[in-house]
Amino acid sequence: MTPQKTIERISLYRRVVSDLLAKGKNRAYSHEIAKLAGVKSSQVRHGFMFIGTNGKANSGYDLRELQGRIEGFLTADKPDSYCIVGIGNLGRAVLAFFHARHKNLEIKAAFDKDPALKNRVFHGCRCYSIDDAKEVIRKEGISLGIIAVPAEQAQAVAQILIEAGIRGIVNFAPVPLKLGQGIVVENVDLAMYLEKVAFFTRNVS
Amino acid sequence: MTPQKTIERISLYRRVVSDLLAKGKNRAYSHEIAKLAGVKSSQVRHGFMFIGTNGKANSGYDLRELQGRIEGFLTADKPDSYCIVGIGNLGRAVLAFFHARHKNLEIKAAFDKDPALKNRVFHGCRCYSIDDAKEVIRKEGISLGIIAVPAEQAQAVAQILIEAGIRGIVNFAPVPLKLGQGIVVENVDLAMYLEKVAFFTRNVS
DNA sequence: TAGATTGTTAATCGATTAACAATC
DNA sequence: TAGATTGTTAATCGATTAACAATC
Repeated sequence: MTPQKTIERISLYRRVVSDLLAKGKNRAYSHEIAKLAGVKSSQVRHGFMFIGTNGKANSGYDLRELQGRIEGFLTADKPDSYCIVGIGNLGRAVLAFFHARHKNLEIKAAFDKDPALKNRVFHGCRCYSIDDAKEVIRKEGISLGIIAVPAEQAQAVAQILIEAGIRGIVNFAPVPLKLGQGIVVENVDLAMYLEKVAFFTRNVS
Repeated sequence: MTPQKTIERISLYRRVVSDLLAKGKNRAYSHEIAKLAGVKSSQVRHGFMFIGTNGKANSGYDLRELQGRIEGFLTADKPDSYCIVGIGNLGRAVLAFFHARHKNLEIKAAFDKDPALKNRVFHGCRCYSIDDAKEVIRKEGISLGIIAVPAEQAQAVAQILIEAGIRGIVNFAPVPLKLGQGIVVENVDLAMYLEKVAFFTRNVS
């Protein structure tokens, strides 16, 4: 299986590569990319090897080819679609963050249990009742979900999404979800990150 | 140095432990806690060993003692203070998320370059001009910062914070920051998480 | 005592870094 | 050619898991 870290880095290299292209560069050495991405150059070379790009000794990597390979590796033929559950502050922030920014990733539907939000549009994304999740998810061809509800409701919401056919979840609620095999989950616990930085700032010279 | 992962887990155990206490339990086995935290029981025992808690063979861990140890380990004597730069959607979401929720962590000041936001209060947190950062940070005794500005501005903002005395940064902008030694940084790249889940959902059986 | 769980050490696993011959 | 960078292998490092004697 593909190592998690590799994907994270390749996502990073994508940005670095398109920044360099935007600056009019056509080629770059692994150590240049490494510097911009904040990793070691051996990491970069490993990563590029992993996705099957070849550089040339002493003249580096063709950035345009690199970009193509990274896209091909990271993204599907047709854009992946997310839905999001919970249109509180966090949900809206995520929507705002993504709105019209990512070609290959789309948030196609929002769900909330508050009836007042039904049919309202947030950052280009329509809000539906959570009761209609199954229908909307099927109709829109959505395969991925974002959970942005309070901790107590997260597990139940995950269950609803999975029953509706969702196979991958980004969970912003600060609880570890217990899900069956074959479901991909990424837990993003904002409070934990702040705690962690506080801890290391105190405890590291 | 303390392993990063250990801190993440201990932060998780804290929640599990207080959930169990809330349910009226006084003791728990490592495997019970492991199940709730979604890890192996050997991980839990390692973690508890690490923070110096002792259980009793065959009767598990005293939850109240555990809670005390975890707090003592994770939190400082006086609450750590954060400031946040960028009061757009993301910044507001973070503020809303934290407002009045975390005893030992406080967001004491917000900064933005938009003069219209000056002196407005968001979720209990006053917004200042970024030009006053140095003064406010010193006066409020803030040692940590959250960056929630667009990618292009993140590096410059980080520099300002560090000059003002900040020693730890949680960076939500999708760029790796280049900072001097001794500064703690945690990069939280929301777009990357969504990409990662999309990738693994496609590529894992 | 018998059975189960703890504390801790050893074994495994994976990821990072170093090294270097091949290549430009 | 000489010097630098690549692709790839080997060495290192750290984190996870397994194992088991000691303990309750």
